[in-house]
Amino acid sequence: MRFSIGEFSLITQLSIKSLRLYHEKGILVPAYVDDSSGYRYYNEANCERARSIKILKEFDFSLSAIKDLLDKCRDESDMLVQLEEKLERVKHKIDRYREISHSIASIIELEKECAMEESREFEVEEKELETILIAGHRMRGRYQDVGQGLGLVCKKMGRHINGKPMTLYYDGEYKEEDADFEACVPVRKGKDVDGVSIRELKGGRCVALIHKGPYEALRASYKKVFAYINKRGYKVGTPIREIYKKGPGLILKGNPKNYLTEIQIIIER
Amino acid sequence: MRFSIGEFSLITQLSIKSLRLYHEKGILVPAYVDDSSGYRYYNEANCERARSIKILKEFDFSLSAIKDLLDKCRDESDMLVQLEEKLERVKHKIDRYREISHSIASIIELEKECAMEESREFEVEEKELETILIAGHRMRGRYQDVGQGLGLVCKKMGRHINGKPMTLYYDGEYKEEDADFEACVPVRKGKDVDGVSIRELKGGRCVALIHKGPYEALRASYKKVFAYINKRGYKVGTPIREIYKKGPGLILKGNPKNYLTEIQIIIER
DNA sequence: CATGAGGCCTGCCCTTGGGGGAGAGTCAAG
DNA sequence: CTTGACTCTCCCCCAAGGGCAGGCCTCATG
Repeated sequence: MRFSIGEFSLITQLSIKSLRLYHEKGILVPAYVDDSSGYRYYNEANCERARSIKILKEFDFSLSAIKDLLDKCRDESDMLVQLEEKLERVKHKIDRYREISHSIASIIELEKECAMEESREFEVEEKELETILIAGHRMRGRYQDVGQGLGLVCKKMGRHINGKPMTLYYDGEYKEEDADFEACVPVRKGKDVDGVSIRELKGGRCVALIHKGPYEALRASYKKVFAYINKRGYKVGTPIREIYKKGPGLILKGNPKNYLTEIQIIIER
Repeated sequence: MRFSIGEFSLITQLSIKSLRLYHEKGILVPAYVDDSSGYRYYNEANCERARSIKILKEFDFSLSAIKDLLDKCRDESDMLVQLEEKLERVKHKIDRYREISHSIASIIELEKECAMEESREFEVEEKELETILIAGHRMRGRYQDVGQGLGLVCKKMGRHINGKPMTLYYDGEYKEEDADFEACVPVRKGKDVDGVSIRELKGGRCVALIHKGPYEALRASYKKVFAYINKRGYKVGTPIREIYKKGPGLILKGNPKNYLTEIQIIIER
């Protein structure tokens, strides 16, 4: 009943390297070590301890924790406290990975949705918009600052977000400095928090055009939309909407040439 | 627009050590490095890359994977495949940790149940047993081999197990060599597999005694039970049951002095 | 302009849980 | 006795940095 390290490795399914490490750390000391050759020999009791170590390793305990447990506990009931702590930590890990999984999945979904529209060429179209619930942050200043507003709104709304971010422009004209606009996201539900108000955004018939490319080139698309509207004699309703179907990604900034922005102008009849 | 490493560390919430490491690995190369002093200076573009790195790190990507992704992807859509792979791996981790959590939780529960009974002193008692579904592996040979049988049955039944393991003794007498017994566990459901059969175990009135201590000392408890039965003139029904309420733990072998084994003998009226 | 404080540099060792290999010694069977 | 398979120790390596020592660098203040 004396096993060499190789045999013991086969029995316990622990690598020789590991066994030597466990010996060095005092976690699993061979029953007998030959003084002259240094050969390690293991016995029956070692097998049991090895089994315990394997199980604790599968439970994701560190080697030092395993040593502590095995040295101090005569019985499983002695480990109750540590097991409960471990259980807590494992649950935290599960929660963390679930969040990661959720985030990655939503990025993938977003990307796949966009991929289908990316290859299309876009024309001005008319369609019906439904009334939706939005969370908005009204701002005054320069258009470029809308990014911060969107960040704020998205952060506050977290999991309730229910669509692509958008901007509402309340001015009927282009203003460089003192524009009046609102950073919004559609939400499922939520309540007002500092700076962010929840309300319904009325739907209706609109003229829409998906703009492909950097935001700097939006003017050309606006021109098309207004040309269309004027030709038909429609009346422009405010606020004008810009929906960021695909903008700078959540991870990478991406290539502005692939940005997709939908301009929507409600028309009053 | 030039940040020293300290400032950049505050901006990006990455430690200086990490930043130097990322520089060394080519993951995040400062915009400008002073030749004579070796001082690193970061710019706006570095901030963006740092943000991407942070997010990917939160997604549990390794640094080399992050380097790969950032070097090869101009856009989130380029990362789709890798993101999907990552999602799979994260889900596997969740599954694994869920299994761990389940195992630990059941050990804790088991231990807590036993803890309440451990301090009691036990007397022979009479009670009603309900009919239960069991998975059993009939064996012939020495009683000590029951351990292997229990191992087999538990492994085959896995998650369906619904109670403490037990042995059924079909002999009316003590047999050293050629005993007829069955290793069993209660199960919720399941179907016959090689060597393991599922069936109902009939309940009824029984005489029971919880034995505390090593299995070698079981005889004393059997003596008590039979004394009780004979005194009242009951008739012993087979099979006799031994329920291992607390035996060698799942992790540690534990102290046999604390083992709890319930002897149950159905009495026929 | 000098000086001192604080920031930054490189380099080295440490962590966890081993893997890989070199070079030397050992064991057991033919 | 030899030979091939085992085993020993020692050293370097991985990820993703943390901590510290000793020495420069920068910048604001006197």
